[in-house]
Amino acid sequence: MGIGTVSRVFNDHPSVSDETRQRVLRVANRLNYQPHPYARGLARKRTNSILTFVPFFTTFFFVEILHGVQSKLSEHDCDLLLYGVNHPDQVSASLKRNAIRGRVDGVLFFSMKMPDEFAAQYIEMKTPVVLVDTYHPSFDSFTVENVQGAYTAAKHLISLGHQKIGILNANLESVPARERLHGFQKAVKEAGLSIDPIWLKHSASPRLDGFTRETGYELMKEFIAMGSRRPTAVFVASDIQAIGALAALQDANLHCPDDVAIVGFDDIMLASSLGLTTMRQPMFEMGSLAVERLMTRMQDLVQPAVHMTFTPKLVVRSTCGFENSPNNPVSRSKSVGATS
Amino acid sequence: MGIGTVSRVFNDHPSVSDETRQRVLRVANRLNYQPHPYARGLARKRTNSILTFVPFFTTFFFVEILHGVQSKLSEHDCDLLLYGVNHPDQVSASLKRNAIRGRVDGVLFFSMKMPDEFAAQYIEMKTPVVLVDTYHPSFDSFTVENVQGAYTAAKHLISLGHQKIGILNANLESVPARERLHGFQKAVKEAGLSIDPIWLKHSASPRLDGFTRETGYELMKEFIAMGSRRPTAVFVASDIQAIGALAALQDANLHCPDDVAIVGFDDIMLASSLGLTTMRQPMFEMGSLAVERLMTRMQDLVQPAVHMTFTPKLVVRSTCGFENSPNNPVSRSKSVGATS
DNA sequence: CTGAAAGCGCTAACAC
DNA sequence: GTGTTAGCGCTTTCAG
Repeated sequence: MGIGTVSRVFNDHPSVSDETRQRVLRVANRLNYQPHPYARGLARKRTNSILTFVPFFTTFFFVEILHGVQSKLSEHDCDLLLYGVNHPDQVSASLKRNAIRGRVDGVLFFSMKMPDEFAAQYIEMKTPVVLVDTYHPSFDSFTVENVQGAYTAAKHLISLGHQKIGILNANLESVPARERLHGFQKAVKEAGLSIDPIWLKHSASPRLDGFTRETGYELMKEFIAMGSRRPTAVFVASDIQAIGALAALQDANLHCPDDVAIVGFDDIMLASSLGLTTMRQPMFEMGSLAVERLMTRMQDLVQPAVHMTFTPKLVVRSTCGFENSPNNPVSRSKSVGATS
Repeated sequence: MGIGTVSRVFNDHPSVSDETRQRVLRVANRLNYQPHPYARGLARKRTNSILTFVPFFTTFFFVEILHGVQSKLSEHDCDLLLYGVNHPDQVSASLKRNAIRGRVDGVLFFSMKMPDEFAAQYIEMKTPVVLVDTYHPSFDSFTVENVQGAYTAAKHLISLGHQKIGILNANLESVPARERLHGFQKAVKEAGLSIDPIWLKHSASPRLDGFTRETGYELMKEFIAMGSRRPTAVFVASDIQAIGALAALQDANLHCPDDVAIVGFDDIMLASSLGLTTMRQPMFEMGSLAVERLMTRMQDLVQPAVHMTFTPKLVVRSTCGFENSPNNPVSRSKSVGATS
């Protein structure tokens, strides 16, 4: 029995007699044989694995995404090579180390700016790339409408009757932070509300671009210290910061919906536990969709890039006060999680 | 110039003249050449990558672990193949699909029971395996002393003067759940406290072995419904459940430290945000250590397996009441997180 | 120090 | 249907 035949069996090649096939399979099983993926990859120039670059500096975000990726990937026979980037600055270094020619059939790239240099390289290598939460003209991408989301969030606050509205933002170096600021300002302007400049707060922290509980806590303390000039509602640029903000309020003996209303952004898992009203980003779905897109992209690389945009959805819970009655956050959560 | 020489350059082989080396490097750079990992792997029978099996059904746990793994791994030139298992029952299936001969140099296996069948297979393939949060006599392992942890937690409650102490547990099918129950009972018994059987609550939910916010919420509601027979303190088997429990208390207009004291288990990130007193499991560290161990294990496979055990550490925050003053959870968190 | 050649384990094209 | 053979892109002897 030739090696070629064995190979055919393991590749479901039609021209193998049923008898031979069974025999091969039986022996293979007894010997615990499995084709060597590397040899296979070398020979057929396809590796059945994809590389995923995820930002390890956005804990909650990447968890959901990874979940989505993994979930969809398990439907295809494909392995996942994970590269966690700990800091935005490391992107290039990571890319350099991992943009490994021939190692993977495709790459998923999340939440970080894809340097042109590498974009060019991937194109040249003909490796399909799908972007999530970031944009590059050359590749398929799934992004979130930050401006629109922030606009909706602010609008919600306004519709509840708030007149003195602030924003608690992350570091303005970050693109999403800037976009969210714009959306916020647009809504406020449209409503004809005057806005005290001191209500525009953002973090200066370089750490995680300011998307941390700590910045939320500290900036909210600053709001609190304003006394009567304090806004009655604040749009917080991320849930994780909102959690910090909530803690600050509590420490100051202020009550959330009543003294200061809060709307967050992201809808991380805890948001529902805490009853946080927020803008939902479909992270799990984006991860899952990205995989799907990558798979089809692997079939044809020629079609022009398609860019898909998601609009965050307002999830009303109990941190915005006024006409909202407090909810049971636990039962609420059921309608939200798509990850289970 | 021969292909062999190029190879030598890329492998830092000493016997290449400096001049040739420079020339190769220069050209390689211009051509954007990188050795093909698969071809390389095939030739040298080493792949420079490890497989990680993580339970995707323990969100917070695996995040920390992955973080630790990734962090340590980046110090070594090694790629990470990730396999997320969505349910304990899938372990065998996953293993079958991914216990891929020759694909990886080692495997990290987390929080799930390693079936003997696969253990044998790995041993035969001489693939080093390191276990975390689970045990098998044949492999190195890092585990957590659940019994001791629960014991400490209960002891803490007792030391605060509580006499009526309950346990809010996960599904007893789960090993950690059972161990934590034992530790709890041991402490209570030692203290000579009588324990009303109705204070021993556990989830029957198969989902995530009952380690969910929902079970915490529901079971705490049952405690609350006990009226005067209600315990004054309860040990909750996991932080995620504790979060649900906290919500239940809040919904019932009960105050946490005062009406019911709570101590959790895990010390997930949010624990500090919520001021939850809990038992810290060094998840990040275990991930990191596991990688280190695997690396040395790859050097010599003959040494007998070493089993390392961690004792969870009590982290006192504000959910246990009595002599504890409320803390600022945010600033508190700084002393706890090891993940940044 | 460098080139040539064997082989890593498989796939695919080609004969039979 | 099945055996044979030429690579896949690299590492690693072995000569020189």
